Amino acid sequence: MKNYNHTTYSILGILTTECRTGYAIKQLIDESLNHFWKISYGQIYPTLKMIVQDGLAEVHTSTQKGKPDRNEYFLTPKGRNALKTWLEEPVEQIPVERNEILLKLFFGSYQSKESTISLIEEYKQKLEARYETYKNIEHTISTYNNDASQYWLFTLDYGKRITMAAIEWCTSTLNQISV
Amino acid sequence: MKNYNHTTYSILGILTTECRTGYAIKQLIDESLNHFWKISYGQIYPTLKMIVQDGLAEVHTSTQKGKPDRNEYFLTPKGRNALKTWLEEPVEQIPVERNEILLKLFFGSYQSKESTISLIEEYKQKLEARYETYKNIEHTISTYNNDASQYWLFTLDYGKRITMAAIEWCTSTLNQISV
DNA sequence: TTACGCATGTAACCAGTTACATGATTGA
DNA sequence: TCAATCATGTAACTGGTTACATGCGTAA
Repeated sequence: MKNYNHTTYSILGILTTECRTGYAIKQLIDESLNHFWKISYGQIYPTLKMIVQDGLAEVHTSTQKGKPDRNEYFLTPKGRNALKTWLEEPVEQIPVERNEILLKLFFGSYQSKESTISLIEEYKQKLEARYETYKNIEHTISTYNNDASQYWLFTLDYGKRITMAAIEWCTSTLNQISV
Repeated sequence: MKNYNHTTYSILGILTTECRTGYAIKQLIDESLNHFWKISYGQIYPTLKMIVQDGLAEVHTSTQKGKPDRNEYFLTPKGRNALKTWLEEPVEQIPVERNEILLKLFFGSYQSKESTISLIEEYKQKLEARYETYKNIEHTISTYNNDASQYWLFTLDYGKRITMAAIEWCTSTLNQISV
């Protein structure tokens, strides 16, 4: 079976939900996956086209008065199969996430202590804001209680834990530098 | 002043050390920054060319018998300045790191419990291996004790904390799923 | 009347990877 | 003799972003 990229699988996955149009896919990602996944229309529409060409989904186009054509996509058995196969494959390797603050810190001996400190402090503030956002989303999701919500909460828990660890690193590093 | 991308600044930063050739830059990154940064020759050589064109560095070429020309790069005051300015700028926004395992987990209700569990278990093993690697590198660096080594240890500490948080998330999630 | 939501799509661009080509020296 | 190290570089490709174009309905 052909291999697709993660973007394609993310779209296949979303097509198992009620989101059927390119527009709705974008919305779902921005609302519910945005802490670990994002995507632009520039990827969505060409990918949907390819998905249909490869027989992973079918389009049903409905013309609406005053609005552009609405293309609704439905997974075919082949599409479901491709998704399932990918879901069960182990994650290849953990990617190296490029981290701008670590890059700057790596060259820390080339700049003043003060600017290093304010760099980390600003970063910490951003992390704290992010943590609050996660808590809010978590709260919203926990009121849903459908089949999928448990898994959504797992992904949020991941985000919270990682963010908290980063915040703690900021605190610890600031202490060590100030001394 | 012109803005460059992070790849360019990483090279400018490395040129403050004794690494002066494209080859040596690649080596330093692979050895010391690889847990949060990586780069390929396909980026390095064209970027070095551009850096010289923009007057951020100068090349000194030495011909060696039997080996290809060795191009050594030296930062100009303009280059040092560009680096310093960037170092002191706050980090814009924390990027969304795409996370394959969270993507798969998000569609967890579409697959069997067993395959979700083995997915997380395999991921956890990879994280544990990574943690060990970090500990080893940390041990090596702490024997150096030069000006920069303190900052290198900070970046490693970050890697360790984040990895540990992810491992704990695996454990917690596995417990919740198995119930 | 202005902006937002619905809805589709493309072209140009930027970033990054992979594979390839070259070739002498040195140590196992 | 085989692999690794030093050393440079390019071309094709994949992935992703941004900016643009279109246009009606509706609510403020």
